[in-house]
Amino acid sequence: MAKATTIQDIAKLAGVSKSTVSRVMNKTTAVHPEKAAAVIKAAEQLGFAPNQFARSLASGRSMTVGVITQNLGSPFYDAIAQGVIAGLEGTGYSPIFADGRWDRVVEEDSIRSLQGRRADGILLIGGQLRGTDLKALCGTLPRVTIARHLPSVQHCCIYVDNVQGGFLATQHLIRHGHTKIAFIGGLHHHSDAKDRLAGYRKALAQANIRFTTKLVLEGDFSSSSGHAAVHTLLKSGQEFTAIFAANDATAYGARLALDQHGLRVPQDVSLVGYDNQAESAFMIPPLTTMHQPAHQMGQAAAAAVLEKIQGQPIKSRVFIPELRCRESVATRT
Amino acid sequence: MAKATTIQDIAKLAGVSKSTVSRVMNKTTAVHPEKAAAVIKAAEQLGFAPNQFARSLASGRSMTVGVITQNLGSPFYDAIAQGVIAGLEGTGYSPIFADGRWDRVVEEDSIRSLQGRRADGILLIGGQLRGTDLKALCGTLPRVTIARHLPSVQHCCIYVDNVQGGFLATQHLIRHGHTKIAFIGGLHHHSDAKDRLAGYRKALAQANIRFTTKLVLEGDFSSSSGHAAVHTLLKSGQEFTAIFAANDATAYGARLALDQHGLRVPQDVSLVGYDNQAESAFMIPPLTTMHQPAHQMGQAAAAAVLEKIQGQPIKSRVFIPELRCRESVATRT
DNA sequence: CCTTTGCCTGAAACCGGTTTCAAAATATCG
DNA sequence: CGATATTTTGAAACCGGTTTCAGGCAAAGG
Repeated sequence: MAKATTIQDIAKLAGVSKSTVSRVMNKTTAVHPEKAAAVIKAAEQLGFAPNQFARSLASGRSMTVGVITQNLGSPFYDAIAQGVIAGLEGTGYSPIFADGRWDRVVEEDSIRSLQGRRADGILLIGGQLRGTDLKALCGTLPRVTIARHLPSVQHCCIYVDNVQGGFLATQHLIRHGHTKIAFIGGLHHHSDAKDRLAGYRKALAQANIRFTTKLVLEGDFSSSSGHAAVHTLLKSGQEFTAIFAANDATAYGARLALDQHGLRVPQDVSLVGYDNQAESAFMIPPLTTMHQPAHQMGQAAAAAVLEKIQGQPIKSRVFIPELRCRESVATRT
Repeated sequence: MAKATTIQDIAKLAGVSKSTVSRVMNKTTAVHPEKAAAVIKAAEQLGFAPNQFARSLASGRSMTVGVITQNLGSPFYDAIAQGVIAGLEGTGYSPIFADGRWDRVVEEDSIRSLQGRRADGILLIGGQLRGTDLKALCGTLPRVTIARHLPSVQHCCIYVDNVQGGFLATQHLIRHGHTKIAFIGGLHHHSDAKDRLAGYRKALAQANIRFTTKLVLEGDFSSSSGHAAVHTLLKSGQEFTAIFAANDATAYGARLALDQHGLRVPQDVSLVGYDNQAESAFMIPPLTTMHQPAHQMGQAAAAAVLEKIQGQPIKSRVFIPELRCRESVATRT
């Protein structure tokens, strides 16, 4: 940076004080039109771009919102992040990202760093910290959590009902005549995975199908874990006619393993995923899956945090996932 | 913001002046170990997070690097962005993102906004602006371009050799006995797509295979364009035994269309993609594709811009994509 | 023992804006 | 027309750090 023009330079050129220049720039107080015009002309002439740091330091507002992401790279979370970016566009606020890596310590550091940058609000996409930790860490800083449900009061959460999602997916299979439905879950400490499993059990119970842990496999949301789970399942000799995978990536892995064992989808085994990631519509066969409005959620969260920054009270919001029927489910005859 | 703890609070608690606190935090001058310890203890006790704005205003450095992304949501560019984040981690610099949306005007606005935030350097992931435009816009601001090759001197570019990538992919098919190889490209004004096509032609020429435009289909890097391209190709009656798709998403669409027409991969048609996105290893059959070290490139770019910020001269760097052989290519007998 | 050198340290200026405050200029009113 | 109310305006304080500068103090040198 050579020598940026400052408010002082403009003041001198326009023959007014810097207070007046500031007032013209921010329209905070009326100034004599003639002087205002002179200021504006001077500003243009000098190509003035206000120093955001000085401005933020003085005003206390940074015009940024901190976004804590976890493992970017998963389609669901990526779509949320994009929604956030879209939701902030044109509002004057810029997002500033920090990664939490699903690690409590890293997450705490990231939040601190965001506070150092004096973010006006914080958006947490997923995360590990408990509601109380967050409250201690952020104090009154406006914050909203996405894709996670924290019971803590006056904390806004934008999330999807994973129990309902698991329920709908399983119900869909049951309605197609399946009763021996395997579930390939996610990390067992991950609440999304637990909720989807709960939904699965709920659907089973409602249809009077006995639940057995032998049909529940542990995964980690990766394709290879889905692949391995199907191997395990087949080796166990447990009968099944359908699989509900906790996410699409897992379903891809499962699909490949089935193929390698000579099992056809959907003729021999029906398959349902979760996430509706872009590739799913082009799998062979196109994968039936639960759609989550991730982009929408990101936008809603951005809007919510902005409202909260402006002092308006906001409420949590829950989205319901929708079934996208494609060709990986067949009726059991 | 209630009342963040400042350097002054620490000074008072530790019984020193704020200058000393600043010196301890930045290690700019030796301080009596005893006092330093007191400062550090006080800082921890109060949960001190230095105000980046004040710091930047005073020092002139913002400790941020601006990252201009284009369409986030494509796996290649996402991986680059992640690499950038990873590369910046622990350096004290934070990334601040702005979207250019592959639009020259938006991109220019984004760069300006980043300048207002006094980014110390700029990272451009893809983009539309010409080298001269950039120079005019950024002046001496350190900048490096990723995934794009600009001839402009003293501008650093981190990119992959798409011509070579297209060549290797096509050569792989030729070596398996294919001579009628279709190419499904990307947007024709997109240099990556053009380069891959050039590589395809180069491989054909080297093997003395006549090039025909009838085997070149236009796509837009989306799965549905791959799907449509195969329909078009089949309807045209043009014979072919292999397809090289300009990216994996396109290959997925092509694969589905082939399946819908009763053509088997790889027995009837061999298929090669480009990107090696995570899902490709789990396609049916697992997709042979060109791997691009996107994450590495992001990290390299982050390191490069940091070096440039520190005044060190840096050079452009070109990566060579690697073939990942899987099961979507069969030998033509 | 007194001076010189070098290491620490606090006071104060500074970065570039915003905002408070009171004075100055103008308008309103009896 | 003088007095009071209202609008403009500049000076100065402030935001929270960094950095310069000069003084204090202890160790080293003569």
